[in-house]
Amino acid sequence: MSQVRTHDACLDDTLHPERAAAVLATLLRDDQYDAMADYFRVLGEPSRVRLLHCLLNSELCVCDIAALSNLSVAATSQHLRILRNLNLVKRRREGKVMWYSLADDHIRTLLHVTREHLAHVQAESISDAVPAKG
Amino acid sequence: MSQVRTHDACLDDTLHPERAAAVLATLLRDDQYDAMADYFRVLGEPSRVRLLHCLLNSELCVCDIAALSNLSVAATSQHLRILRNLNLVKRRREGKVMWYSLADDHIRTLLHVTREHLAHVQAESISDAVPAKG
DNA sequence: ATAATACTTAAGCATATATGCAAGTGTATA
DNA sequence: TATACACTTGCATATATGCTTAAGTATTAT
Repeated sequence: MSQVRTHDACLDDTLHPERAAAVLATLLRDDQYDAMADYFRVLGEPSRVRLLHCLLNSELCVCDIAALSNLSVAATSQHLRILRNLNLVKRRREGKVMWYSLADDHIRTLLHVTREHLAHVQAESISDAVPAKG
Repeated sequence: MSQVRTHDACLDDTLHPERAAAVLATLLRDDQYDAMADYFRVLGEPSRVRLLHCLLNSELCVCDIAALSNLSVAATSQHLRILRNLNLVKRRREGKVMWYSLADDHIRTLLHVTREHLAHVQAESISDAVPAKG
């Protein structure tokens, strides 16, 4: 019971308590938002998006992913570990080679929806819209 | 022509050049991966996910969003600016009050797909799976 | 005009994280 | 066993980012 939100102090600071109370009733637990954010944050890295995109239709080894992603093998391996930990990719060993592939279809959907959205809003304000990056 | 990838040097380092070449042909431009990552990175923050979730079915003012998100008004405003810059939320003024709402349905789909994925893979390794977070 | 309200922005600090390098692990080969 | 290969992990560092405080803007009320 880390969070019993039915009518808490947080409503005391609202301008429109009734509307806020209605929303409050629909909120999830903090740990659920954390989990969703973890998921998105892992995708919030150009290298990892590209890496996942490489795996959309092919099982690949670390060495090839690294080459296709313009990353060192070490960096690639670390990205893959992060993706594996979130169950986004899986791997199997074949001799000395590790073959990586997407764990399920959710990631495909996610990438698809995202591309749709971006195509929709066009480049517009994207380039200078974001906190920064490099 | 920052990136003409039809058959570049990157294939020289692959273990499986044919497979890698096939994947290479399907890749997007770097700026497209950057844009997708920008999008995900903005969602990769528990506060912002919660904030967006507040707006799923209601138009809300900054003050109410702040209260519902356990954030200061200043912090909330900064998050909203970031979301606005990516066209995820929009706002309208009504006297002194700014009413915020979701800009379109993509974000609903995204949150939905994400919750489905998380429900699917359960908590399992989520908790200790991620780079860390506070 | 002055003050109050609702929000926005700027600067600064503390934390988080991506990458390179170097060392380590597991598997196959000589 | 010794060596090579494919990959993984630990560490250091530079960069990025969320939050706080304080100052600034827009709108309404007095």
